[in-house]
Amino acid sequence: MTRPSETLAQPNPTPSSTRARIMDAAAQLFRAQGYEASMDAIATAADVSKQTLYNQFGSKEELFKSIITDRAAALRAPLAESASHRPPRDVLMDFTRQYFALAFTPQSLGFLRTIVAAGQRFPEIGTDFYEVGPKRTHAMLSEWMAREDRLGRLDTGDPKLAAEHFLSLILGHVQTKGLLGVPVALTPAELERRVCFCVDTFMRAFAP
Amino acid sequence: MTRPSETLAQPNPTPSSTRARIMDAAAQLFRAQGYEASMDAIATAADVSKQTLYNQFGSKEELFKSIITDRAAALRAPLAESASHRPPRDVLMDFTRQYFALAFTPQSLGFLRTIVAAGQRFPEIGTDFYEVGPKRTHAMLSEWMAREDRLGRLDTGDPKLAAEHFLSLILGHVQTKGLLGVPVALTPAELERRVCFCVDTFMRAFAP
DNA sequence: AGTTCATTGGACTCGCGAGTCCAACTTGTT
DNA sequence: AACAAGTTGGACTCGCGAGTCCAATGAACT
Repeated sequence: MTRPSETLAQPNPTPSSTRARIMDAAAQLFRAQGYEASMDAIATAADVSKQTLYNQFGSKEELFKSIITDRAAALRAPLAESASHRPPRDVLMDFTRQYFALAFTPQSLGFLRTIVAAGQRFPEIGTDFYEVGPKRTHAMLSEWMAREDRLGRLDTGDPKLAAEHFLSLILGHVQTKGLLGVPVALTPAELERRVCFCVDTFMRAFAP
Repeated sequence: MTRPSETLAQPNPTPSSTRARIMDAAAQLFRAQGYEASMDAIATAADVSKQTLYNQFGSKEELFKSIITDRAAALRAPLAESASHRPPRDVLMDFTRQYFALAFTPQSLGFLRTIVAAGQRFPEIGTDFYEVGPKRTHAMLSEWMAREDRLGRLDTGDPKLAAEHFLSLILGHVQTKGLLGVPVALTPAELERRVCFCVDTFMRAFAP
């Protein structure tokens, strides 16, 4: 009855690029619509058949988790190498600039929002993300602060709390807005001003 | 065929307490399961028939919004009266304590989480909440800081940014954890220590 | 030429949840 | 007694989305 002679079945267009294409499309839809994005929509957006989708990822949940862990790794701050010989102020400035560039894109904020939302259904998504994301960043930063404390170049008193404070400082308000969907438009100049204000505040409180 | 002679129909158990009962039950379910909580479940939890539910609130969305605006009003910080004659440090300490008590209950955090999640579907829920919640609090706080600046009792340089900073400081890490569903267990002692640390940090940076 | 494998599209099952409908009931009012 | 208004439970419609099935197809390897 059906005459499927006109279908163009690409078999192995690129070995595993299929997977990547699906994940990209899905990430975009999840970001925009949350976990409610339908599998049909994802398949269409990825230009892939539903069946293929299910071949690659057994279920919607699995697909979602794959994306989360994938992107969370990308957010793991690339600041480990921040060189211990430079003055704390400079290190913090760089750190903050990098963090802003990384975390305050509409993509990252939408992504975080999706995680928060999905975490209500699948609690381990939220906690898993916390482990590989914020927790690691905090651990790195507070170790660095402890080191600087010992070197007498900072005087935090409590590196862990101080690290929390610094992270709160730079994330704070913008993150709240982003999560609530309030547009956050920052010109490069405003952004740089913000960076300075954050570091200044911190240094005024915790310089030796 | 059906013999509904054994139903106990309470007609006007209390004039409008029905509405309140529904909202309580719904708020609880929404908090726990997000917007996915089913209307059947809500009706059951409120010990009310589905029909009554729809009589009171025309639709699920309307019910949800009613709850949001209701609770958002409750969160509007009761700190307007913080007395302008007391030393800034004391005012901030009180403010922080109140804020912690108000915003860091599992209820409030779950509530915020629900808003963030639902905001993905109904953008105006997120932005509306921002208007009546965080924005007002920030406005109040930055006005107060501007006043104290003029009186020479603070030296923030930029009251608006400083107010953002202070709010970030007290919300920051705990809020992130809460939104991601990571348990936040703080003993009263730890909490008080946190309060002090926040205010200290701020004062060290912004005392004249 | 034949085998294997991933893919395709589309039809299909199945369950769930929003919203509606209705006949029976209860209470307060007239 | 009769009526109005609000309630109840349960059955019902309807649409949507997750996941399955299948016959047909094309590429790569042998």
